[in-house]
Amino acid sequence: MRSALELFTRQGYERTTVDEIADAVDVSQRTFFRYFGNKEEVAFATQESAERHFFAALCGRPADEAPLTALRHAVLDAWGATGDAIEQMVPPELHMRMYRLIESTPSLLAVHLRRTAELEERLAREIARREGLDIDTDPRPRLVVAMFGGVIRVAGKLWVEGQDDSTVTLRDITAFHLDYVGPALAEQWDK
Amino acid sequence: MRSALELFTRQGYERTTVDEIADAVDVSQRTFFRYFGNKEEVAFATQESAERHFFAALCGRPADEAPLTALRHAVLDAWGATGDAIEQMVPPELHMRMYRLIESTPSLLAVHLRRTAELEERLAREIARREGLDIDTDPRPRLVVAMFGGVIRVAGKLWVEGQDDSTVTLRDITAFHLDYVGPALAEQWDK
DNA sequence: TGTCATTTGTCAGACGCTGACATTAGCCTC
DNA sequence: GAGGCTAATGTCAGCGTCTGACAAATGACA
Repeated sequence: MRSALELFTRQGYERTTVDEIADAVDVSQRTFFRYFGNKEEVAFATQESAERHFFAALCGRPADEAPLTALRHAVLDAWGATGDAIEQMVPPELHMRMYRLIESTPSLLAVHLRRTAELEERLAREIARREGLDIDTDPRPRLVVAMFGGVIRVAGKLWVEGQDDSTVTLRDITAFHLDYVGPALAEQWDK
Repeated sequence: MRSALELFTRQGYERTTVDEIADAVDVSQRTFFRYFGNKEEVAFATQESAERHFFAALCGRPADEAPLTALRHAVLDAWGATGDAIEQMVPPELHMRMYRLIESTPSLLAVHLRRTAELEERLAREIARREGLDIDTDPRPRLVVAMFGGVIRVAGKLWVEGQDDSTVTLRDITAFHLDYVGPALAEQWDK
């Protein structure tokens, strides 16, 4: 995994073949495909970890917190503590470089957005559970998550476009944008 | 294109090979790839048309309309008049079946979401232009579009999950969800 | 009719990915 | 330590997407 991410970030995703990755760690191509379902999967290994952290953080928030507040805390928590699970696999700086690469590689961006959509579905179900709502009849859980997700995406995109690639900056940009729309979203929730 | 969509909707996207599509219209596989950059492209030909319509509709809205109002009119307009450009290429019913297939095929969904993100970027720039804002310093154009896009996605998803596959139903679901969050979003805009 | 540009076909090959089968490695038991 | 079991790995063949290079065909026009 570390070898793959290093190759990806050094020479680009498309220009890195599975054979190269496999050769770098002296295994056959077939073995690579036994551990990763496809080439994309290895590219999202650290994202996967961060997302799990995010979801777990949401589930750990106190039950009396409003949905948006809980989401906000969870995402800032997950991105602040990027190190936790990821550091053991790859250097955090590699994780960040990979995030940039994902945002700037069309095929990876597509997969990233789909993964995000799946995560949002799980988030919406968790919000519904917290609030005791039926997700099939009440649109609010999905709506609040969808809009929240939109804000996160905008923040991430701005970060990628910018120069400063520290984790802290990403956190700050995210917090700023959430503050911007938070009140309106919270209001709409109570309607 | 029509042959491709018919094959896709009949036997699934993955289970349809490019050779099959090419054979169906008696051309070589190489010729197919000269007209479509890849297999996905042909699957999104009608979506492309609908999106262009949507964007054009937004550009045609009166300048004094609030951003969200303009977006709302544009999307309902584009989805109501699906026939316009599409009917000349494929039957509208095929377009709708294809939309369902996209939402339910992971690889296509991924591309769909990326295309949507690209469209949203253009929408945000148009909103910024209308309002005389600088998109690089004012986050509001991107935020309002991102949240608007989230609502559209939720509506589309619910439609796909449901049984009624008429265009009208999709329009109604979309309108309903927009009404739900519209006021709050409008309020946040003026803040 | 000959010339030229555009379109199409053919061929070979890279790359991602999979199934089938052989080989090896590690480990437990006797 | 020999035998045998299981899990991991390698090898091989093949499908499908996609690309570059070159040849053949097509059509328009002088």
